[in-house]
Amino acid sequence: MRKLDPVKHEKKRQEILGAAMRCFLRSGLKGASTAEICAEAGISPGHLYHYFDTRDAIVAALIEGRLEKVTEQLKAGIQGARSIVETLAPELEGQPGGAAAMALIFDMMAESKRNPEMGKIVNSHNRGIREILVEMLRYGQSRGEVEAKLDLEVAATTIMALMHGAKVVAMQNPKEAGKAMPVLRQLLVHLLMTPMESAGAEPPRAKKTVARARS
Amino acid sequence: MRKLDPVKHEKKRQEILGAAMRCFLRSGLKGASTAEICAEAGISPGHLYHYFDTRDAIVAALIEGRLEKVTEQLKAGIQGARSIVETLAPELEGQPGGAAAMALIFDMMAESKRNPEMGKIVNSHNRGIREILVEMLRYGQSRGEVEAKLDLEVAATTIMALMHGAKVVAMQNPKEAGKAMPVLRQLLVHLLMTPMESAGAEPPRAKKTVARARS
DNA sequence: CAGTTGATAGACCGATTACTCCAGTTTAAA
DNA sequence: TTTAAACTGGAGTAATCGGTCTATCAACTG
Repeated sequence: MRKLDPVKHEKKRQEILGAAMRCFLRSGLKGASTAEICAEAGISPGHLYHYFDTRDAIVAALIEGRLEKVTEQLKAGIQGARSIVETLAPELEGQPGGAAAMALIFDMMAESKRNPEMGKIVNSHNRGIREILVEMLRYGQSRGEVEAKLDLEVAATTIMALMHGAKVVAMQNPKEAGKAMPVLRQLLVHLLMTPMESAGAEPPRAKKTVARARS
Repeated sequence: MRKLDPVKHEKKRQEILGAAMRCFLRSGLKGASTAEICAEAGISPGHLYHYFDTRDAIVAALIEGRLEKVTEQLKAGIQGARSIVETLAPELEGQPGGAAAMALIFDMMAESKRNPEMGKIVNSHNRGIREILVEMLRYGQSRGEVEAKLDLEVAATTIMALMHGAKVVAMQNPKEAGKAMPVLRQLLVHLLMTPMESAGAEPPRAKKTVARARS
């Protein structure tokens, strides 16, 4: 008999995934066809299905891989000796891959809302990232870098919002976004160091509170 | 001879656009086929092309319409007597249409990076929205609601980042996002009322300014 | 070497794609 | 009423889609 080499198999798999990523970056998550992927990978159409059951399986593997990468980067950041702000600041800036990479991320997010299978993957990793952020914040509290009374869960969600928002403007208008980055960073600092009441403290739903800070 | 009725024609056009929007919400910007749109609109496939040259023309018209709507809403907000924070707060919350509407927005943003034609449309309207924000901020300065030294262009970009970020988390995790909303709102207040030097001036890197208002 | 099995290619499939063509109907000006 | 343009429906287009099938090749085992 003959035994298959799982290492080689996995290597080829990753090779195809790399080609697929290039195609998705170029043509979008729905725009890249299996034919395009095969051409980029230099394999025949039939051969593709020796490594992936369906086209969706490729997409799923790719999303999973990308999110794992982000998770690892954050984890590496938390272990480094840098402050939280320093760790998160790069995330506030543009994606390394540029606009195409961000466009692909938006494709993924949109897709995760329509394809339940990928929704599960994305949600799971989102939870993972938030947990890492919470851990990071907790560590920050122990160092006095983060306000002790801060609701870490809510803060983590807010930080994710800041990161995503930064990505959007970085994609749409890199020039202006560059200037806005330091401001976002200051907002992050403010968030970490200010005792905020996340909920409950807005019963004064005054409709007439128009003129506020007229000091 | 006979002349065509431009009013009736336009009405039917809008009708088809409405059907197309429902399809795009359901199946995504690339996922909805012309056949699906025709079925939803109750017309024959051939008939569709009496009103639109190509499928992309439908998408373009739809993007344009949606962005115009957002622009109008913001403009309406600025003319109302409410404060800036009150005007922008709804934008920080979820989209009325829910997750599907947000997913579609992400589709549009991603598409605008790949299709230059739509990139032009989206960029143009983004500029418009930022101008409205700047105008709003300037008015806020005249009322003392906004710090006088604030760089309005940069602030507007930052606000757009906050709004987009809020949309993302609202889509991915509506529950947590609801709790994070008041925090984002506080960040917005902080942004408007704090004299921020967008660049260069961040040497007061006070690391020990943790305890502030403990009242 | 023989035999088995993974690796690979490419023809091929029905379904679907955006889109076209044309014939029939309606409409209103001439 | 005549007539021609506008409206409408739906069959039909070539191309492409994701995916299957089979045949050949290559490599390892006995």
